[in-house]
Amino acid sequence: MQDILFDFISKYISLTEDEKNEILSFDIFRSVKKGTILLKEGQKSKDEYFVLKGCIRKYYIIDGEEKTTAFFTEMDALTPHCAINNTPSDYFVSCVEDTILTVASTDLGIELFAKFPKFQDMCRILSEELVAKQQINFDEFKISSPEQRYLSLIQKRPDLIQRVPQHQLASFLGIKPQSLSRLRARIVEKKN
Amino acid sequence: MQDILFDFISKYISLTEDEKNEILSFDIFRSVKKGTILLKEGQKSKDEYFVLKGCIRKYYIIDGEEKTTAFFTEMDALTPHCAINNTPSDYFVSCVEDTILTVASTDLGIELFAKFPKFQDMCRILSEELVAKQQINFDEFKISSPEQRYLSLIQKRPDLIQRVPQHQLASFLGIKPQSLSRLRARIVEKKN
DNA sequence: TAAATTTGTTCACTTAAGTTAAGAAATGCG
DNA sequence: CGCATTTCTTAACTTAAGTGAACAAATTTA
Repeated sequence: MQDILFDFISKYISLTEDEKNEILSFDIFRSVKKGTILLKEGQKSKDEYFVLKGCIRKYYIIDGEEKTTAFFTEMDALTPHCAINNTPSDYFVSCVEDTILTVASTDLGIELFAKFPKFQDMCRILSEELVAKQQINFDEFKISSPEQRYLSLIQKRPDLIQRVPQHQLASFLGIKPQSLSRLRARIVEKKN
Repeated sequence: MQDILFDFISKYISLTEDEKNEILSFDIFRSVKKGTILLKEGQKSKDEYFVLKGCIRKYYIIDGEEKTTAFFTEMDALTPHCAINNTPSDYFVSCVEDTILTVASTDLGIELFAKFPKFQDMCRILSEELVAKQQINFDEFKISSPEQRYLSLIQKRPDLIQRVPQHQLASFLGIKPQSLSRLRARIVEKKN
Protein backbone atom coordinates (compact mmCIF):
# COMPACT_ATOMS: atom_id res chain seq x y z
CA MET A 1 0.00 0.00 0.00
CA GLN A 2 2.82 2.40 0.84
CA ASP A 3 4.09 1.79 -2.69
CA ILE A 4 1.28 4.00 -3.93
CA LEU A 5 2.62 6.83 -1.82
CA PHE A 6 6.19 6.38 -2.99
CA ASP A 7 5.14 5.97 -6.61
CA PHE A 8 3.37 9.27 -6.28
CA ILE A 9 6.34 11.01 -4.66
CA SER A 10 8.74 9.58 -7.24
CA LYS A 11 6.92 11.56 -9.91
CA TYR A 12 8.38 14.67 -8.33
CA ILE A 13 11.53 13.81 -6.41
CA SER A 14 13.61 10.67 -5.82
CA LEU A 15 14.05 9.21 -2.37
CA THR A 16 16.71 6.87 -1.00
CA GLU A 17 15.69 3.78 0.97
CA ASP A 18 16.82 5.52 4.14
CA GLU A 19 14.58 8.45 3.43
CA LYS A 20 11.65 6.17 2.72
CA ASN A 21 12.18 4.39 6.02
CA GLU A 22 12.38 7.70 7.81
CA ILE A 23 9.00 8.63 6.37
CA LEU A 24 7.48 5.25 7.24
CA SER A 25 8.69 5.67 10.83
CA PHE A 26 6.10 8.42 11.26
CA ASP A 27 3.26 5.93 11.14
CA ILE A 28 1.00 8.01 8.94
CA PHE A 29 -1.09 5.27 7.35
CA ARG A 30 -4.70 4.99 8.43
CA SER A 31 -7.48 2.65 7.46
CA VAL A 32 -10.89 4.26 7.93
CA LYS A 33 -14.42 2.91 7.63
CA LYS A 34 -17.07 4.23 5.29
CA GLY A 35 -18.97 7.03 6.97
CA THR A 36 -16.16 8.03 9.32
CA ILE A 37 -15.93 11.78 9.73
CA LEU A 38 -12.32 12.91 9.49
CA LEU A 39 -12.92 16.62 10.02
CA LYS A 40 -15.89 18.48 11.49
CA GLU A 41 -17.09 22.02 11.01
CA GLY A 42 -15.73 24.25 13.76
CA GLN A 43 -12.81 21.93 14.44
CA LYS A 44 -9.23 23.13 14.36
CA SER A 45 -7.05 20.48 12.83
CA LYS A 46 -3.62 20.53 11.24
CA ASP A 47 -4.10 17.24 9.42
CA GLU A 48 -3.62 16.84 5.70
CA TYR A 49 -4.86 13.77 3.84
CA PHE A 50 -3.57 11.77 0.92
CA VAL A 51 -5.89 9.07 -0.41
CA LEU A 52 -4.24 5.74 -1.23
CA LYS A 53 -7.43 3.75 -1.80
CA GLY A 54 -11.06 4.73 -1.46
CA CYS A 55 -12.84 8.06 -1.55
CA ILE A 56 -13.35 10.96 0.81
CA ARG A 57 -15.62 13.92 0.38
CA LYS A 58 -15.72 17.53 1.51
CA TYR A 59 -19.08 19.07 2.36
CA TYR A 60 -20.69 22.04 4.03
CA ILE A 61 -23.89 21.96 6.02
CA ILE A 62 -25.98 24.99 5.08
CA ASP A 63 -29.43 25.30 6.69
CA GLY A 64 -29.22 21.66 7.70
CA GLU A 65 -28.49 20.59 4.16
CA GLU A 66 -25.30 18.91 2.98
CA LYS A 67 -23.53 20.64 0.13
CA THR A 68 -20.80 18.46 -1.32
CA THR A 69 -18.12 20.44 -3.12
CA ALA A 70 -15.34 17.93 -3.75
CA PHE A 71 -14.37 14.26 -3.87
CA PHE A 72 -10.86 12.95 -3.39
CA THR A 73 -9.94 9.52 -4.70
CA GLU A 74 -6.74 7.54 -5.29
CA MET A 75 -3.68 9.81 -5.47
CA ASP A 76 -5.61 12.94 -4.51
CA ALA A 77 -4.39 15.14 -1.68
CA LEU A 78 -6.59 17.29 0.53
CA THR A 79 -5.07 20.03 2.62
CA PRO A 80 -7.98 21.53 4.50
CA HIS A 81 -7.93 25.25 4.54
CA CYS A 82 -8.09 25.21 8.37
CA ALA A 83 -4.73 23.40 8.49
CA ILE A 84 -3.08 26.22 6.58
CA ASN A 85 -4.32 29.23 8.51
CA ASN A 86 -5.12 27.53 11.78
CA THR A 87 -8.77 28.62 11.85
CA PRO A 88 -11.85 26.50 12.64
CA SER A 89 -12.94 24.48 9.64
CA ASP A 90 -16.11 25.59 7.92
CA TYR A 91 -16.69 22.22 6.30
CA PHE A 92 -16.74 18.49 6.99
CA VAL A 93 -14.64 15.72 5.51
CA SER A 94 -15.94 12.16 5.58
CA CYS A 95 -15.33 8.79 3.96
CA VAL A 96 -17.58 7.78 1.08
CA GLU A 97 -16.09 4.29 1.12
CA ASP A 98 -13.76 2.30 3.35
CA THR A 99 -10.57 4.24 2.70
CA ILE A 100 -6.84 3.92 3.24
CA LEU A 101 -5.04 7.23 3.50
CA THR A 102 -2.11 8.98 5.04
CA VAL A 103 -2.79 11.56 7.71
CA ALA A 104 0.02 14.01 8.37
CA SER A 105 -0.06 17.22 10.36
CA THR A 106 1.37 20.31 8.72
CA ASP A 107 3.95 20.29 11.54
CA LEU A 108 5.22 16.98 10.26
CA GLY A 109 5.47 18.59 6.83
CA ILE A 110 7.63 21.35 8.30
CA GLU A 111 9.80 18.77 10.00
CA LEU A 112 10.24 16.95 6.71
CA PHE A 113 11.07 20.22 4.96
CA ALA A 114 13.90 20.76 7.43
CA LYS A 115 15.25 17.22 7.10
CA PHE A 116 14.76 16.78 3.36
CA PRO A 117 14.82 20.14 1.60
CA LYS A 118 13.82 18.45 -1.62
CA PHE A 119 10.35 18.04 -0.17
CA GLN A 120 9.95 21.77 -0.55
CA ASP A 121 10.48 21.40 -4.28
CA MET A 122 7.81 18.74 -4.48
CA CYS A 123 5.36 20.85 -2.53
CA ARG A 124 5.98 23.91 -4.64
CA ILE A 125 5.43 21.95 -7.84
CA LEU A 126 2.38 20.25 -6.37
CA SER A 127 0.69 23.46 -5.34
CA GLU A 128 1.47 25.10 -8.66
CA GLU A 129 -0.03 22.14 -10.46
CA LEU A 130 -3.00 22.25 -8.16
CA VAL A 131 -3.56 25.96 -8.75
CA ALA A 132 -3.59 25.32 -12.49
CA LYS A 133 -5.91 22.31 -12.21
CA GLN A 134 -8.31 24.11 -9.91
CA GLN A 135 -8.48 27.12 -12.19
CA ILE A 136 -9.40 24.94 -15.12
CA ASN A 137 -12.01 23.09 -13.09
CA PHE A 138 -13.54 26.30 -11.87
CA ASP A 139 -13.57 27.82 -15.35
CA GLU A 140 -15.23 24.73 -16.78
CA PHE A 141 -17.85 24.74 -14.07
CA LYS A 142 -18.63 28.40 -14.71
CA ILE A 143 -18.96 28.14 -18.44
CA SER A 144 -21.10 24.99 -18.39
CA SER A 145 -24.73 24.14 -17.71
CA PRO A 146 -25.57 21.40 -15.19
CA GLU A 147 -26.20 19.00 -18.08
CA GLN A 148 -22.83 19.79 -19.67
CA ARG A 149 -21.15 19.37 -16.28
CA TYR A 150 -22.71 15.95 -15.86
CA LEU A 151 -21.71 14.83 -19.36
CA SER A 152 -18.20 16.06 -18.77
CA LEU A 153 -18.06 14.23 -15.43
CA ILE A 154 -18.98 11.00 -17.23
CA GLN A 155 -15.95 11.56 -19.45
CA LYS A 156 -13.47 12.69 -16.83
CA ARG A 157 -14.33 10.82 -13.65
CA PRO A 158 -16.64 7.98 -14.69
CA ASP A 159 -15.74 6.08 -11.52
CA LEU A 160 -17.34 8.78 -9.36
CA ILE A 161 -20.75 8.17 -10.90
CA GLN A 162 -20.53 4.54 -9.80
CA ARG A 163 -19.07 4.94 -6.35
CA VAL A 164 -20.79 8.06 -5.05
CA PRO A 165 -24.50 8.38 -4.05
CA GLN A 166 -26.55 10.42 -6.54
CA HIS A 167 -27.58 13.08 -4.08
CA GLN A 168 -23.93 13.82 -3.29
CA LEU A 169 -23.13 13.91 -6.99
CA ALA A 170 -26.02 16.31 -7.60
CA SER A 171 -24.75 18.70 -5.01
CA PHE A 172 -21.25 18.39 -6.48
CA LEU A 173 -22.74 19.40 -9.85
CA GLY A 174 -24.43 22.38 -8.22
CA ILE A 175 -28.02 21.06 -8.44
CA LYS A 176 -30.65 19.14 -6.42
CA PRO A 177 -30.94 15.34 -6.55
CA GLN A 178 -34.36 15.57 -8.25
CA SER A 179 -32.84 17.72 -10.97
CA LEU A 180 -30.07 15.21 -11.54
CA SER A 181 -32.63 12.39 -11.90
CA ARG A 182 -34.59 14.46 -14.40
CA LEU A 183 -31.47 15.52 -16.26
CA ARG A 184 -30.37 11.90 -16.60
CA ALA A 185 -33.79 10.91 -17.91
CA ARG A 186 -33.57 13.78 -20.39
CA ILE A 187 -30.20 12.61 -21.70
CA VAL A 188 -31.44 9.03 -22.19
CA GLU A 189 -34.48 10.47 -24.00
CA LYS A 190 -32.25 12.47 -26.36
CA LYS A 191 -30.18 9.42 -27.31
CA ASN A 192 -33.31 7.78 -28.79
CA MET B 1 4.58 52.51 -8.78
CA GLN B 2 7.25 49.88 -8.13
CA ASP B 3 6.60 50.47 -4.43
CA ILE B 4 3.38 48.50 -4.83
CA LEU B 5 5.39 45.54 -6.04
CA PHE B 6 7.91 45.75 -3.21
CA ASP B 7 5.20 46.31 -0.60
CA PHE B 8 3.60 43.14 -1.84
CA ILE B 9 6.83 41.16 -1.78
CA SER B 10 7.69 42.45 1.69
CA LYS B 11 4.62 40.67 3.02
CA TYR B 12 6.43 37.42 2.33
CA ILE B 13 10.18 37.99 2.30
CA SER B 14 12.50 40.96 2.93
CA LEU B 15 14.74 42.31 0.20
CA THR B 16 17.89 44.42 0.41
CA GLU B 17 18.24 47.54 -1.73
CA ASP B 18 20.69 45.66 -3.93
CA GLU B 19 18.18 42.90 -4.50
CA LYS B 20 15.48 45.42 -5.33
CA ASN B 21 17.75 47.10 -7.85
CA GLU B 22 18.59 43.75 -9.38
CA ILE B 23 14.89 43.11 -9.89
CA LEU B 24 14.29 46.57 -11.32
CA SER B 25 17.11 45.99 -13.80
CA PHE B 26 14.93 43.43 -15.56
CA ASP B 27 12.60 46.14 -16.86
CA ILE B 28 9.39 44.25 -16.15
CA PHE B 29 6.98 47.18 -15.77
CA ARG B 30 4.45 47.72 -18.53
CA SER B 31 1.75 50.28 -19.06
CA VAL B 32 -1.08 48.93 -21.23
CA LYS B 33 -4.13 50.58 -22.72
CA LYS B 34 -7.70 49.48 -22.06
CA GLY B 35 -8.70 46.82 -24.54
CA THR B 36 -5.19 45.56 -25.18
CA ILE B 37 -5.06 41.79 -25.50
CA LEU B 38 -2.17 40.37 -23.48
CA LEU B 39 -2.72 36.74 -24.33
CA LYS B 40 -4.68 35.08 -27.13
CA GLU B 41 -6.23 31.65 -27.39
CA GLY B 42 -3.83 29.27 -29.11
CA GLN B 43 -0.81 31.34 -28.19
CA LYS B 44 2.13 29.85 -26.31
CA SER B 45 3.45 32.37 -23.84
CA LYS B 46 5.60 32.09 -20.74
CA ASP B 47 4.52 35.43 -19.34
CA GLU B 48 3.08 35.87 -15.88
CA TYR B 49 1.32 39.08 -14.85
CA PHE B 50 1.11 41.04 -11.63
CA VAL B 51 -1.34 43.93 -11.60
CA LEU B 52 -0.08 47.13 -9.99
CA LYS B 53 -2.95 49.36 -11.07
CA GLY B 54 -5.99 48.68 -13.21
CA CYS B 55 -7.81 45.50 -14.11
CA ILE B 56 -7.28 42.60 -16.48
CA ARG B 57 -9.68 39.84 -17.32
CA LYS B 58 -9.50 36.24 -18.41
CA TYR B 59 -12.08 34.94 -20.86
CA TYR B 60 -12.85 32.06 -23.18
CA ILE B 61 -14.59 32.35 -26.52
CA ILE B 62 -17.10 29.51 -26.84
CA ASP B 63 -19.27 29.44 -29.97
CA GLY B 64 -18.29 33.03 -30.65
CA GLU B 65 -19.38 34.12 -27.18
CA GLU B 66 -17.11 35.58 -24.54
CA LYS B 67 -17.15 33.74 -21.20
CA THR B 68 -15.35 35.75 -18.53
CA THR B 69 -14.11 33.59 -15.67
CA ALA B 70 -11.84 35.90 -13.68
CA PHE B 71 -10.78 39.48 -13.01
CA PHE B 72 -7.41 40.52 -11.64
CA THR B 73 -7.01 43.88 -9.96
CA GLU B 74 -4.40 45.62 -7.80
CA MET B 75 -2.04 43.11 -6.12
CA ASP B 76 -3.48 40.14 -8.02
CA ALA B 77 -1.18 37.78 -9.88
CA LEU B 78 -2.13 35.78 -12.95
CA THR B 79 0.02 32.88 -14.04
CA PRO B 80 -1.65 31.57 -17.16
CA HIS B 81 -1.89 27.88 -17.24
CA CYS B 82 -0.07 27.83 -20.62
CA ALA B 83 3.01 29.38 -18.99
CA ILE B 84 3.24 26.47 -16.57
CA ASN B 85 2.92 23.53 -18.92
CA ASN B 86 4.02 25.21 -22.11
CA THR B 87 0.84 24.41 -24.03
CA PRO B 88 -1.24 26.74 -26.22
CA SER B 89 -3.55 28.90 -24.15
CA ASP B 90 -7.24 28.09 -24.30
CA TYR B 91 -8.28 31.52 -23.11
CA PHE B 92 -7.68 35.23 -23.66
CA VAL B 93 -6.40 37.87 -21.27
CA SER B 94 -7.20 41.50 -21.92
CA CYS B 95 -7.23 44.85 -20.15
CA VAL B 96 -10.54 46.07 -18.77
CA GLU B 97 -8.96 49.46 -17.97
CA ASP B 98 -5.68 51.21 -18.67
CA THR B 99 -3.42 49.04 -16.56
CA ILE B 100 0.08 49.06 -15.13
CA LEU B 101 1.51 45.62 -14.52
CA THR B 102 4.67 43.61 -14.39
CA VAL B 103 5.23 41.03 -17.09
CA ALA B 104 7.78 38.36 -16.30
CA SER B 105 8.47 35.12 -18.11
CA THR B 106 8.61 31.96 -16.04
CA ASP B 107 12.27 31.76 -17.15
CA LEU B 108 12.96 34.99 -15.32
CA GLY B 109 11.31 33.42 -12.29
CA ILE B 110 13.70 30.49 -12.52
CA GLU B 111 16.63 32.87 -12.83
CA LEU B 112 15.48 34.70 -9.73
CA PHE B 113 15.05 31.43 -7.85
CA ALA B 114 18.69 30.62 -8.58
CA LYS B 115 19.96 34.06 -7.54
CA PHE B 116 17.67 34.58 -4.55
CA PRO B 117 16.58 31.27 -3.08
CA LYS B 118 14.21 33.08 -0.75
CA PHE B 119 12.02 33.73 -3.77
CA GLN B 120 11.19 30.06 -3.73
CA ASP B 121 9.78 30.46 -0.24
CA MET B 122 7.60 33.32 -1.37
CA CYS B 123 6.33 31.39 -4.35
CA ARG B 124 5.54 28.33 -2.29
CA ILE B 125 3.60 30.38 0.24
CA LEU B 126 1.87 32.28 -2.54
CA SER B 127 0.70 29.18 -4.33
CA GLU B 128 -0.46 27.56 -1.12
CA GLU B 129 -2.44 30.67 -0.26
CA LEU B 130 -3.82 30.74 -3.76
CA VAL B 131 -4.89 27.11 -3.62
CA ALA B 132 -6.78 27.82 -0.39
CA LYS B 133 -8.38 30.99 -1.74
CA GLN B 134 -9.42 29.32 -4.97
CA GLN B 135 -10.96 26.39 -3.14
CA ILE B 136 -13.08 28.70 -1.04
CA ASN B 137 -14.13 30.70 -4.07
CA PHE B 138 -15.09 27.57 -5.96
CA ASP B 139 -16.99 26.15 -3.01
CA GLU B 140 -18.90 29.39 -2.54
CA PHE B 141 -19.76 29.51 -6.20
CA LYS B 142 -21.07 25.96 -6.14
CA ILE B 143 -23.22 26.30 -3.07
CA SER B 144 -24.76 29.64 -4.11
CA SER B 145 -27.48 30.74 -6.50
CA PRO B 146 -26.69 33.49 -9.03
CA GLU B 147 -28.49 35.98 -6.80
CA GLN B 148 -26.45 34.97 -3.74
CA ARG B 149 -23.28 35.19 -5.82
CA TYR B 150 -24.14 38.70 -6.89
CA LEU B 151 -24.95 39.82 -3.34
CA SER B 152 -21.72 38.31 -2.09
CA LEU B 153 -19.79 40.05 -4.88
CA ILE B 154 -21.21 43.38 -3.72
CA GLN B 155 -19.76 42.64 -0.28
CA LYS B 156 -16.42 41.25 -1.32
CA ARG B 157 -15.41 43.10 -4.47
CA PRO B 158 -17.68 46.15 -4.67
CA ASP B 159 -15.16 47.89 -6.91
CA LEU B 160 -15.67 45.28 -9.66
CA ILE B 161 -19.33 46.21 -10.04
CA GLN B 162 -18.28 49.77 -10.79
CA ARG B 163 -15.32 49.20 -13.04
CA VAL B 164 -16.41 46.17 -15.10
CA PRO B 165 -19.11 46.13 -17.83
CA GLN B 166 -22.28 44.32 -16.75
CA HIS B 167 -22.16 41.69 -19.45
CA GLN B 168 -18.68 40.65 -18.33
CA LEU B 169 -19.84 40.57 -14.73
CA ALA B 170 -22.83 38.44 -15.71
CA SER B 171 -20.61 35.89 -17.36
CA PHE B 172 -18.33 35.96 -14.31
CA LEU B 173 -21.41 35.12 -12.18
CA GLY B 174 -22.27 32.26 -14.53
CA ILE B 175 -25.36 33.85 -16.09
CA LYS B 176 -26.45 35.92 -19.12
CA PRO B 177 -26.44 39.74 -19.07
CA GLN B 178 -30.24 39.84 -19.32
CA SER B 179 -30.51 37.64 -16.25
CA LEU B 180 -28.20 39.94 -14.32
CA SER B 181 -30.36 42.95 -15.21
CA ARG B 182 -33.47 41.11 -14.10
CA LEU B 183 -31.82 39.84 -10.93
CA ARG B 184 -30.75 43.36 -10.01
CA ALA B 185 -34.27 44.66 -10.58
CA ARG B 186 -35.59 41.83 -8.38
CA ILE B 187 -33.23 42.77 -5.55
CA VAL B 188 -34.26 46.43 -5.65
CA GLU B 189 -37.89 45.27 -5.66
CA LYS B 190 -37.35 43.17 -2.55
CA LYS B 191 -35.78 46.04 -0.64
CA ASN B 192 -39.09 47.95 -0.85
C1' DT C 1 -35.23 -11.39 9.02
C1' DA C 2 -38.03 -7.48 9.88
C1' DA C 3 -38.21 -2.71 10.72
C1' DA C 4 -36.08 1.63 10.03
C1' DT C 5 -33.45 4.58 7.41
C1' DT C 6 -31.35 6.16 3.40
C1' DT C 7 -31.45 6.73 -1.37
C1' DG C 8 -33.44 7.38 -5.95
C1' DT C 9 -37.27 8.43 -9.05
C1' DT C 10 -41.45 10.58 -10.58
C1' DC C 11 -44.93 14.18 -10.67
C1' DA C 12 -47.24 18.64 -10.37
C1' DC C 13 -46.32 23.14 -9.53
C1' DT C 14 -43.31 27.35 -8.80
C1' DT C 15 -39.44 30.10 -9.69
C1' DA C 16 -35.65 31.68 -12.17
C1' DA C 17 -32.57 31.51 -16.00
C1' DG C 18 -32.06 31.21 -21.33
C1' DT C 19 -33.59 33.18 -25.75
C1' DT C 20 -35.04 36.44 -29.03
C1' DA C 21 -36.05 40.90 -30.04
C1' DA C 22 -36.54 45.80 -29.56
C1' DG C 23 -35.25 50.08 -27.98
C1' DA C 24 -32.70 53.38 -24.88
C1' DA C 25 -28.39 54.98 -23.07
C1' DA C 26 -23.59 55.41 -23.08
C1' DT C 27 -19.28 55.30 -25.35
C1' DG C 28 -15.98 55.55 -29.02
C1' DC C 29 -14.41 57.41 -33.18
C1' DG C 30 -14.03 59.88 -37.55
C1' DC D 1 -20.08 67.33 -33.20
C1' DG D 2 -22.69 63.48 -35.04
C1' DC D 3 -22.77 58.73 -36.53
C1' DA D 4 -21.71 53.99 -35.31
C1' DT D 5 -20.96 50.69 -32.02
C1' DT D 6 -21.25 48.86 -27.68
C1' DT D 7 -23.70 48.30 -23.58
C1' DC D 8 -27.80 47.94 -20.77
C1' DT D 9 -32.58 47.25 -19.87
C1' DT D 10 -37.18 45.55 -20.63
C1' DA D 11 -40.55 42.30 -22.26
C1' DA D 12 -42.72 37.98 -23.90
C1' DC D 13 -41.93 33.40 -24.31
C1' DT D 14 -39.29 28.87 -23.57
C1' DT D 15 -36.67 25.82 -20.96
C1' DA D 16 -34.73 23.96 -16.95
C1' DA D 17 -33.95 23.97 -12.10
C1' DG D 18 -36.15 24.35 -7.24
C1' DT D 19 -39.82 22.63 -4.15
C1' DG D 20 -42.82 19.51 -1.80
C1' DA D 21 -44.74 15.20 -1.73
C1' DA D 22 -45.38 10.41 -2.57
C1' DC D 23 -43.56 6.09 -3.42
C1' DA D 24 -40.26 2.40 -4.60
C1' DA D 25 -35.85 0.39 -4.02
C1' DA D 26 -31.76 -0.40 -1.62
C1' DT D 27 -29.18 -0.46 2.48
C1' DT D 28 -28.46 -0.50 7.33
C1' DT D 29 -29.17 -2.14 11.81
C1' DA D 30 -31.45 -4.06 15.61
